[in-house]
Amino acid sequence: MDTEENAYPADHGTLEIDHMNASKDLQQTTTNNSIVDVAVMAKVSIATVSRVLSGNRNKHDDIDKRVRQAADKLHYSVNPAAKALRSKVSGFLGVVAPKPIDFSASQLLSELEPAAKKMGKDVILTLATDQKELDDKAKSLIQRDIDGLIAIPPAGCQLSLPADEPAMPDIPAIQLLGHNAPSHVSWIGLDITAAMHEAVQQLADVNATSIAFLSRSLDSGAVSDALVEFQASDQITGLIREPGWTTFGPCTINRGHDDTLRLFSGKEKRPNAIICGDDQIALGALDALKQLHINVPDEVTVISFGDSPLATMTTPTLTSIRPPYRTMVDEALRLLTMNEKGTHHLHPHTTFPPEVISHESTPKLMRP
Amino acid sequence: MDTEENAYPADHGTLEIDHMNASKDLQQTTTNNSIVDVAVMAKVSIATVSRVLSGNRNKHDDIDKRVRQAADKLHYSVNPAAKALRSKVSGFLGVVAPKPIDFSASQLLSELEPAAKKMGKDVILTLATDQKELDDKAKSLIQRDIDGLIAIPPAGCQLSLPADEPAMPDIPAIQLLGHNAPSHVSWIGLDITAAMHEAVQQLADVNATSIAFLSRSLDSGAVSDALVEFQASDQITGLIREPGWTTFGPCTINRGHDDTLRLFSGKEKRPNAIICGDDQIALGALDALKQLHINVPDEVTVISFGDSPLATMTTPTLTSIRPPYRTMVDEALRLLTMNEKGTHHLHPHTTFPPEVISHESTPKLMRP
DNA sequence: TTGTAGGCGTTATCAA
DNA sequence: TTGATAACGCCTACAA
Repeated sequence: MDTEENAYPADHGTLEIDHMNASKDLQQTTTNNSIVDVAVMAKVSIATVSRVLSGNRNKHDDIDKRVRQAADKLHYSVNPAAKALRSKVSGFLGVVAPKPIDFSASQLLSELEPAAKKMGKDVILTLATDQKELDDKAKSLIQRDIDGLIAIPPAGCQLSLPADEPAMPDIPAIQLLGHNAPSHVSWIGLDITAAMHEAVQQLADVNATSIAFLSRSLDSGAVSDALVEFQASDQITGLIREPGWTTFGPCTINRGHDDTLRLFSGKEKRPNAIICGDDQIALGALDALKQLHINVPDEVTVISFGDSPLATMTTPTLTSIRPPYRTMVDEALRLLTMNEKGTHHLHPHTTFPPEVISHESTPKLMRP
Repeated sequence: MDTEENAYPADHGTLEIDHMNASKDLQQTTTNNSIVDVAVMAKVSIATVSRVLSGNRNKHDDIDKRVRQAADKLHYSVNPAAKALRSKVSGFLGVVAPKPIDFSASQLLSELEPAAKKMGKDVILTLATDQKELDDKAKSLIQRDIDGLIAIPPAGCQLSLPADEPAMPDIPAIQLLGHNAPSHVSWIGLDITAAMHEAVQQLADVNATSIAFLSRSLDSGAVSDALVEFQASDQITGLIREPGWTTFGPCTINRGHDDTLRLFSGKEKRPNAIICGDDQIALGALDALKQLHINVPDEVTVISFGDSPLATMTTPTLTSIRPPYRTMVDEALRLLTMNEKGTHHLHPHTTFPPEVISHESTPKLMRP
């Protein structure tokens, strides 16, 4: 066995090559071809094959052609394990996402996976429901062999890698979304203040004059940011707010329905615009307004946060504010590759303003 | 015992090893430890380390202890690439999921990821929107290095590996959900007939007498299966159906709303039970019934397919029928490992009956 | 039971 | 440029 194996790469007599080729042909044209087979068939060294196929040789001459043809004919593709072992680059991007995968995470993954593949990275997915799991999965991914880590934290969690654990290979890591991140972790998030500003501005633009806010419950820092901006907004736009018009509660249809009913059943002053902290709240609100025979958007304008699939399934469809998922992912990958090469060990915290997805629940805005 | 922390290696043993170790020590105590370092510290051979750590040596003696302690102290973890290269088992499970990830896929992934990890497999996730992408991603995953493939096809697609492409390493592959799969591909799906039967039976159990069906649109085979069972159901239960009570259309809130309104606005015969093809349709139906002041479940019972998060957010909450995700995933993984070792090259098509998740839209059933 | 040593398939290093 | 050859870190016969 030894003799046969050893004779493999060493000999380069033409006869020997033909022999090898023939035997290969007989044994298994099918699977399990390695770089050696390609080299033999293309009559070059394995080094050359490696260079051609990994793009370290950009010449379209005969050699190039022979190698590619051979690789093609043999259905050869590099062994990722061997490549990773030798080159110290695994080709993997570790991702932690919330379990179950929510709409935001789904959107991010939808952008992330193709973009990563375009960089030659495959995505290893792990799921976490709470802070502990998030920490565990992150650590375990890093122990793994990944080239970078992206964490989309579950609600209320954040990616907090042990600050300077000397044991862990330091791998570029980024938190995507969530509210704030430790200062030693890179973060790409949504600019909540800008988002709220955008919402208020949008309503002001369509001549809303009084405004209610059905907020999420006040347990997250993100919400308080939003609230602060909401409170400040009247100074800019002159919109009327009433204390009773800002409510807090769960992100459910019922809650939106009930709050809205209460808000509009009294015959006193009513808002003519509603900002909902969540599409489900908005759904309930639309329901209630329909029940009260209040027209949207003619009598009341509704805008919400999330742009979930629900937004296009209501009557009227729901104008909604959404994070710029594509941009955020692009930026994350850019950061990752930057830190991969240079030891550019800063940890920027970047937030992006949201996009407004206009639908029927706000009047068409005529832009000059 | 060993109080010298920095100069960890004792100076006994093979010279060569000590040399390597010394240089290592100077360069970096921190990261990048290999099996050799552990071996040195534990004063055993690398083979022994390998055996202890990979579970091929189950003795809790001194050696075992030394090895584990050393590994622990050095924060050693095996290099997956090297392990994969040598052992021909990558430790990866390839998954193709629909893009964007829908609720079903999310549920499946939530079950799949932990279960896979428990088997020592990490999940490589890819996304596909259509048949072509599904094929591409599947092929590319197989080219990769995975130990098994699980495809959750996008709507209307199926996993169709090239029947006997000689070029591809044959890797156990399974389609999860979707409607039907090619006979040369293993499939684990939902028993639609049983699901519909379950729905009808459920309604009959709570004394429904007449029944409407707001079906999905009739473009998928799954729907026609459901329809056939629905048509047949009256012979079993004696439930009244009317031709006009079965409608087809998109899975939207509006559609459910409109159809229900139409169904109940005429003063003639009305059904007292509705089966909805989808939770969103059901949501619309509940809406319409509320608008008509028809009580659910007292006057009309509603049941739907999907058990999405929406189901718990409505008033009343929605009784819904869901695939047994856990079971399906377990079975998939079982199949995968079976085919991994033995060349048990059969391709079973297995379907499971659904679970009924009872909520408020159906009356409580008193079981004796 | 333990240690020795030979690959696994690539890429990186050097000579030619 | 190309080719021969040495790692990469681990597993696993095989020998002791």
